[in-house]
Amino acid sequence: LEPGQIASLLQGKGLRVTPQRVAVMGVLSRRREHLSAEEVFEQVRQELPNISLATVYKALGELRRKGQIRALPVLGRLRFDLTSNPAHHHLVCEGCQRVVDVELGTLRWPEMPPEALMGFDILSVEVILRSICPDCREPSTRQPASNNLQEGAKL
Amino acid sequence: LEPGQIASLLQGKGLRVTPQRVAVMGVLSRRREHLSAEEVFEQVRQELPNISLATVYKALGELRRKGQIRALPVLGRLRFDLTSNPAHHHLVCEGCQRVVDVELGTLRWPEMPPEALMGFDILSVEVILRSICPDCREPSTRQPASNNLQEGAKL
DNA sequence: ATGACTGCAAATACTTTGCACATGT
DNA sequence: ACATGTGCAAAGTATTTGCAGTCAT
Repeated sequence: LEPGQIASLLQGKGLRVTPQRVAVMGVLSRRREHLSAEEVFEQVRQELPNISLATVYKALGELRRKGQIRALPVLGRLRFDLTSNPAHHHLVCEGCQRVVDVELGTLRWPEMPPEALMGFDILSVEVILRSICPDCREPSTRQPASNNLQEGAKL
Repeated sequence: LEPGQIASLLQGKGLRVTPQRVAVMGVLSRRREHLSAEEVFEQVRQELPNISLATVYKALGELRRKGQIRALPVLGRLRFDLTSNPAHHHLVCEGCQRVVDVELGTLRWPEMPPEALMGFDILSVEVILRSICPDCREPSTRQPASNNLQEGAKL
């Protein structure tokens, strides 16, 4: 997204166009994965060295409330992406908590009874496939995969 | 679940059968919704007044690692349920963060390419429908719904 | 001009950990 | 017996808040 487009989005939502917010949106639009607040902070910092983490949190919160971004809780922390980004889903291992992104193509709902949605407007569908990865399936054979959370693995 | 059944499950997983763990499993088996650690603690406390929150966390962690329960991050906190419970899904409002449980019937995937799953065994599918609820759709008209997180709504 | 926004630091919420003691097998 | 599990208190990590000063409109 271009700064200009971002500015329009912000104004359209009645938010002031500050360099901090433009930078946050910019970072999210350039990265395809969901970023944690800390990661957004690190990225934004490169263009705005003085920005504070609290400001990033405030910007993310404001943007989420206005429907521009989504907050997805993964592994005890929130990860963000643009509402407009192409959908992708998460395969998470209940054993080692490893998270893998998966493209499941266009998900269509076999039968999603509108009355069950209680008048909510669906913005996006996040699918979390809870699973056991090959490494964790055989506890005896289990090898410390490089990016696994080991033993003292967090809840 | 009966204490006896729980004991078998624990033993089958090589875990010691302690009153604390039995109680935690018992609580989860009696409640259909996902409970937060704090909620599990409050419940278990009624039978075991001396149990500590840390023990509940440890039990939940152990049980999750053994595949008996699932941990689902919702609104910045983990919520737990038995792996064996019937699936239900979450409709969450991105405006006020209200969460509503929805029964979408048996969800079938149009095409879930096995190769995309990288050898993971799927335990369950958690679907989060991100949406805007009727109350938040019209910001001007927005009324403080009883169980909404308002204004200073958490991220 | 003025209300919205930022940055800082301090506060809060949730979860994890270290360790001495207790308990299940 | 002895590894495992418990309870307590203390430490972490992630996120939020209060407030004085700053900036977008």
